[in-house]
Amino acid sequence: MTTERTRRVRIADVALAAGVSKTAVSFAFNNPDRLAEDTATRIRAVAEQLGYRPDPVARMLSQGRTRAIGVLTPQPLSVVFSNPFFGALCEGIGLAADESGFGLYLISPLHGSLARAVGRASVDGFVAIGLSDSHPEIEGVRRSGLPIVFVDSAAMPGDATIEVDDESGAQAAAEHLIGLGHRDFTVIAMEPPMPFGRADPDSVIGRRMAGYRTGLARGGVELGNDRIVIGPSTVAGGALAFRHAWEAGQRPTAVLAMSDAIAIGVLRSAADLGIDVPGQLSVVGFDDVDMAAFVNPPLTTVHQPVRRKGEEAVRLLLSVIERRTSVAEQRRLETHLIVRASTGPAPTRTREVNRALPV
Amino acid sequence: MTTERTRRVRIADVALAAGVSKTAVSFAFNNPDRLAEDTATRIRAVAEQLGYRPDPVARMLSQGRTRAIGVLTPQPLSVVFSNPFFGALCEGIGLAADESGFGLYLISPLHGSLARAVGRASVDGFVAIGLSDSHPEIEGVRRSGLPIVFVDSAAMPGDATIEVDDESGAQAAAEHLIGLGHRDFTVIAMEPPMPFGRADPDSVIGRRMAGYRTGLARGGVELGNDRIVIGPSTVAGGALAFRHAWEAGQRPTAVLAMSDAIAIGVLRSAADLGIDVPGQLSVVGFDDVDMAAFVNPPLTTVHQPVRRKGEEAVRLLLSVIERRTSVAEQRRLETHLIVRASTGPAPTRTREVNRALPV
DNA sequence: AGCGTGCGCTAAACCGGTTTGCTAAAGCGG
DNA sequence: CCGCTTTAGCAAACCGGTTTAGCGCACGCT
Repeated sequence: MTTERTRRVRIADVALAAGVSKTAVSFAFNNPDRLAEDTATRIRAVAEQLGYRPDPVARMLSQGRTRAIGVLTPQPLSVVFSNPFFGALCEGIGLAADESGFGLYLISPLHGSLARAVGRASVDGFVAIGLSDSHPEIEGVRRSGLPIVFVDSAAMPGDATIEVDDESGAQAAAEHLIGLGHRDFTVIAMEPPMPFGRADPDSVIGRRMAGYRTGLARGGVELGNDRIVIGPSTVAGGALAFRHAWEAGQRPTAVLAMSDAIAIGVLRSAADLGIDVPGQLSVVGFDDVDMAAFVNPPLTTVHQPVRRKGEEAVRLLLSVIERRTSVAEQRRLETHLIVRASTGPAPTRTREVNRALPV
Repeated sequence: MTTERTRRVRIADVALAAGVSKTAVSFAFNNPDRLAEDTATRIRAVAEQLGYRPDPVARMLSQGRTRAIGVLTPQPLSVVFSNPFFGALCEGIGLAADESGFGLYLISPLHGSLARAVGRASVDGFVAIGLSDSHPEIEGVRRSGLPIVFVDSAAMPGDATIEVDDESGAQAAAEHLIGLGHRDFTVIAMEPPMPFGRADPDSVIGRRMAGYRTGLARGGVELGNDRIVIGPSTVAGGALAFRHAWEAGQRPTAVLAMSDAIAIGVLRSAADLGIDVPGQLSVVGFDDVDMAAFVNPPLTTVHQPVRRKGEEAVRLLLSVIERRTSVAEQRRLETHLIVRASTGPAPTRTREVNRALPV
């Protein structure tokens, strides 16, 4: 082929070769009705033969839109992808984006700054994941002027948001354990994307914590601060967090993990430590990721419609982008507890005593 | 705020407000040395106050580069993300992209056409995942003229590629099972992205199949075509494929699954069918995804350095992009078998006989 | 023949930045 | 005080498309 080291073919080259104006070439592709049919055909043939590909950047600039949406993650991609929850969310986001012909641009903090990364991104709007109102860079992100839909953020009146009923899901989890007789708990929370003092009570973490608390209160249990440990929402993070708690002397009969990734990590550590689940320890996760059903033992967890969350976020965003009107719709999807095999009755003191006596 | 419904601030607005030329404003940000220091400072102050954000698209156009790389997936995002392998790969890709300040653009077939999606993408280069040379659109993709690094593709001499030693990994898996006494196998392959006649012998699928075959040959086993079933590389796909094979009357003592996702699906179906793993059935996966260690039972699988694969692909691509020289480097990373608990000795006829006799 | 209409196409403006070449003023050495 | 070199900043070209306004021409009608 001769086109190896040659300069990119521009629209002007095609116009010249076909003996028409740039306008005509543009019309041949985007507005054929404004040209005689055979002219359009001829132009397209010439273009094809020259290997002409319209430059997408130039097209974006003159059209004023990019046909792409940005997915904002408050953490580096390497950490965000290690949480299976994110993969599932992307399934939904990808589905909706694909079907409407929009591309997906992943945006994570550029050398620590989300706002800077946002500034660099050529997109028509953003889906922000877990970006709370108290995030230090939220203002910089907003300043882009582009429409944003917030997923799993703290309540942001005036903005479009998609969330789930974290609180009642968490409450159901806690009540389930209370009902099984547990009274001794450890909660493993995911660390907020940016360490920012106390956790926002209205963030996902805050809401789940509130749900746990009211659920536990049903059994008269109050959660001490020492019983809340924090770690990254990954399998490794959960494993580490539980091991630390255990080594620090905590001996809960039940663990409330704020994500399935963490819960699976707990299962792992428990196995390593020789702790029987659910015999000695019950574990409840959150998310109901695909894998939750396949781990050992199958994980009791709070289901949330992750894919649908992604889908609806994109659809909502597209409606804002296309209607040019800022819809501040707030959608909240349901959650419910799924009981599998990682939870069981609390080990009773009676049984321990019985075992100790037989002598 | 008053900036609500106002038009976007352009560089000319800043220039006007600061009483300088557009050039000066541009220099103030990108080339401050060419301006007196206080002038630059003043311009930046004015820009800040006006809330000026340079339009990334315009900047791309004039600079001729986008600082973004495209990730080409031959299947829709919704399916590609349901394979945990892809998430892990993206971890590596994201890591390398983040650290060099490049953005990530996900590109999946747009309404069925990858080439069209590629044409729409404003990026400086592509990392193509599993895009084989026999893919019908490969020519259209190449025509973009942008540098491409192929990951897990059929051997493409003249192109930059990253792959792993699929064949010897697969062979090790097969030999492991042979060593355990198995003689009755079912192979579950992942379906190629595009149905394209016979599988390319030099694709990932072809290479793994070859590895299986030589490994099995060590035990004198030859694989019948009826013992190869094909399905999507997802948990659900693997579950379905195994169930179908079982219902069709196959009674293997061991399953060779071409991905962990598939293998996990097999575990799932086996559990549903009341088949004991590894007592009655051994299962080996491929990839060694994070989850492989946590499923029930922990999965014996072929490890491949997925994250590193993503990282190296990006680094290789960036070197091509920046050096402007088309490096046709081909890298092959190692694989090795990791034995966990999903494989065990083949159920012996002897034992069955023994059990049947005691009467 | 004269006039209005619509078809087919084009020149030029535009999108919003960056970059090149140049000029005027200031600084400097002799 | 002159000529040479910097320095600071500007006007205009450029990136590669799309879109607007309008021109010339053929055709149909009266």
